Amino acid sequence: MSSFDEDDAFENAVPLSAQAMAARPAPYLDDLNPAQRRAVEALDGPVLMLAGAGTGKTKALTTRIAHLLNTGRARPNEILSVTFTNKAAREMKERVGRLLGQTVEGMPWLGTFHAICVKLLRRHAELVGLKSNFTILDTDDQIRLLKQLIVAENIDEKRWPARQLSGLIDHWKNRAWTPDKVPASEASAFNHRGTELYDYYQQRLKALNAVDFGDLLLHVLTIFQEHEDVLAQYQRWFRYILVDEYQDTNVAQYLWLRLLAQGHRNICCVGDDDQSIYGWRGAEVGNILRFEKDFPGAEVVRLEQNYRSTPHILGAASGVIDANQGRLGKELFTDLPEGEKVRLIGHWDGEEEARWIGEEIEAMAGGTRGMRRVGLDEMAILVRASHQMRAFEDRFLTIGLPYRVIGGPRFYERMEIRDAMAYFRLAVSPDDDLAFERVVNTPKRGLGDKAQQKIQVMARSQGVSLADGARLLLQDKGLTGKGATELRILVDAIARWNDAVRAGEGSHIELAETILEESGYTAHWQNDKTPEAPGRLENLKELVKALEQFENLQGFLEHVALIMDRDSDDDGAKVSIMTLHGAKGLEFPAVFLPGWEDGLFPSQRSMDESGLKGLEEERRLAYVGITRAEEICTISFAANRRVFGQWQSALPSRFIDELPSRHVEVLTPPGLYGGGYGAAGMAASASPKMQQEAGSDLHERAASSNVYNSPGWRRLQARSAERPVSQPRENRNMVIDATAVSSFSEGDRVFHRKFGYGEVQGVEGDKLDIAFEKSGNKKVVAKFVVDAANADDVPF
DNA sequence: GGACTGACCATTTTT
DNA sequence: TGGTCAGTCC
Repeated sequence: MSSFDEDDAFENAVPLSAQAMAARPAPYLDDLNPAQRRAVEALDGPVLMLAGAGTGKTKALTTRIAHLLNTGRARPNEILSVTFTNKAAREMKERVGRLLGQTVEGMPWLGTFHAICVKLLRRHAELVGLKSNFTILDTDDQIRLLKQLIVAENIDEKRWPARQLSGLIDHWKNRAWTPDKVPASEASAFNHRGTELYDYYQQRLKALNAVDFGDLLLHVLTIFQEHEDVLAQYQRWFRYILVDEYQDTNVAQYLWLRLLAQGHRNICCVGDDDQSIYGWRGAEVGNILRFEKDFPGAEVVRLEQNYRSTPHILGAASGVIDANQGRLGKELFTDLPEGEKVRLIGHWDGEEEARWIGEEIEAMAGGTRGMRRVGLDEMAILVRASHQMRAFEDRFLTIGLPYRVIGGPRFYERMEIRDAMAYFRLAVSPDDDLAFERVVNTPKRGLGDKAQQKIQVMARSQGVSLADGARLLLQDKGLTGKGATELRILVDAIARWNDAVRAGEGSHIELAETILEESGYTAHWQNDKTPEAPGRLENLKELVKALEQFENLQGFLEHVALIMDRDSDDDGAKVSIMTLHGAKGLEFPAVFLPGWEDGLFPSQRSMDESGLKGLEEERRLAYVGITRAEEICTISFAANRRVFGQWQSALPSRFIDELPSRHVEVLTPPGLYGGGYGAAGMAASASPKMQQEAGSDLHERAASSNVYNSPGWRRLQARSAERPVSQPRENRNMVIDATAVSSFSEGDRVFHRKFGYGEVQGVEGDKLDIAFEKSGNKKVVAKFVVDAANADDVPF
């Protein structure tokens, strides 16, 4: 459920008048290279900006907006500019503002497809049988609803899970198929009941006055298609249209854009066909490939100068992407110094890979790798699938290497969870003003803006927290009536909870439940009759359950704060771990790309389900991965990996074959099998199944029975022969001096970078069993803890 | 209602 | 292997 402001979208009074703007100079243009400049100055008519990775796409796009405003071609509220994520929208707003040297108010139509559609749909909801205060269901709500439908229809929910139906409906909505437009070829979907259930589902949504994410677009599209007058109004209003990440648009979005652009054709689409990685959720690379046909006479501008990566990195990336068919074609170049070659290394198994990368990161962070020191937050590990993250987390936890997982669970971002957390925060620290602000009137306590302002004023004048300010305000009788009574109850409750926390008696789980009860928050959702309420309650239950793994509320809050605040998480530098998808649009000086094995990357499933198309998308993913790196890019693979508890062997990824050798340096894995690639070991462990699978596909690989005949393999061997020795990296001073290691014994108070303070419970060889104050009992290698008295000496 | 058990299954993810 | 889910038992 989200709320969007109705603002000055259609008002003419805007901060920048056309005349005033037209007179302004355009110093920002001098900042652009020739291609960027052309993309910015070609204001009228259709423009396709093909922007390779790291070529200053956002700069060109935002400068273009600034230029539109500056030349007086459009007012801020006449520019429609769409992005895919809120983050991108935020960034664009900021940058346009910076370019113009002022806050750009009134760019109401700069936002995500979804946010813009919400605005439009609220205006015209009645045209599709909704009321303008419709609620927006998230994926969870959607699945719950579908489940109800499936059960009501007496369908075996085991065989035909709601999740699958939800995926199917999303797929159809992405293609702009309303229930009546789903083609006959789809009739057999979901046990021949797919279309029927889709229809029921839409009826149900309408009855609930609700929409799902797909509907936002689809309803607006329907309105545009069926109400010419409405469409015409917007065609006139949006004088200029800009679209970011055009290669990610799906059919519905494409149709939507095409309708809006039909009149003036002032549409500028920015994208990179080589970075299209969302085909699996409906994106159509075809949209960008077809642009010139859709908009004849379109100007195509290629941004090819890369400002991010070294020539070796770019060369490696181009080598890979060259293998794809039907590209629009771009050749990236850079002025940057040559730098290091892309490094390639094979490992015995996944754990070894994680260990090596951990050491490498420590070496780079410690400046002992013979290159400049690289900060932890300048490094990232990009994986194909999130389950790969685990090996790294385990390893980094043990060695105390700070890391952050990006794009993790979204659970803690949910409104009800955040509300509940705010109550917990108040219980732990009543001075937490942000938490107080968040929940002071949730549930509704009759404390509106006025009352809250009074509290603020009181708190500020007395220099106390909001909770204390509220108490003073009540003492002064500065508030009366229902609000005062309610506020009294809240303030007293907070004090009581805080006492309970401080006394540390009783279970923190019970306390949490008490807090949710006494605050009226649980009741608030129990009384809520909207379709999402049951889900919210369930989430709250889950939240309480999550508390069990912690010893107290403080420990829990600390833990959640770490995973929640991606941005404000500045308590020191950390290595980022994320998926390749999640890394799109980001860049790091040093990037690790582990798990380059056939079957894992490219993913077997992609290839099975989507054939060559799937493989090409995987290849684009590889391209995206490599081009995230600015200076150092390290690709690795493991011969063996545990998959669902079973050991499996795999061959190096076919993408490795595609890396041009002149841009690659092969490192031999240190230790274990004494240089060389340990081919014998690899072959011995390769399961017959994997060998067959790996050899049987689209790719021209060597005969399946012989691992050594594959071109990639031969090349690897040749390469490692060229440069057989890895540099030994002894004595990495990242870790605490070895003399400290042996000195721990039972009862010692120690400190660990990740787990904090604790007491040694037992010693087994070099492993210590430690009871940590906040994280519970853990076994940790001795050299990663220090005596509590020396906690300041911990590295990083 | 909550604890336990066995079956099942297992990319990528934003809105 | 391990997380989720539904069914079962107290």
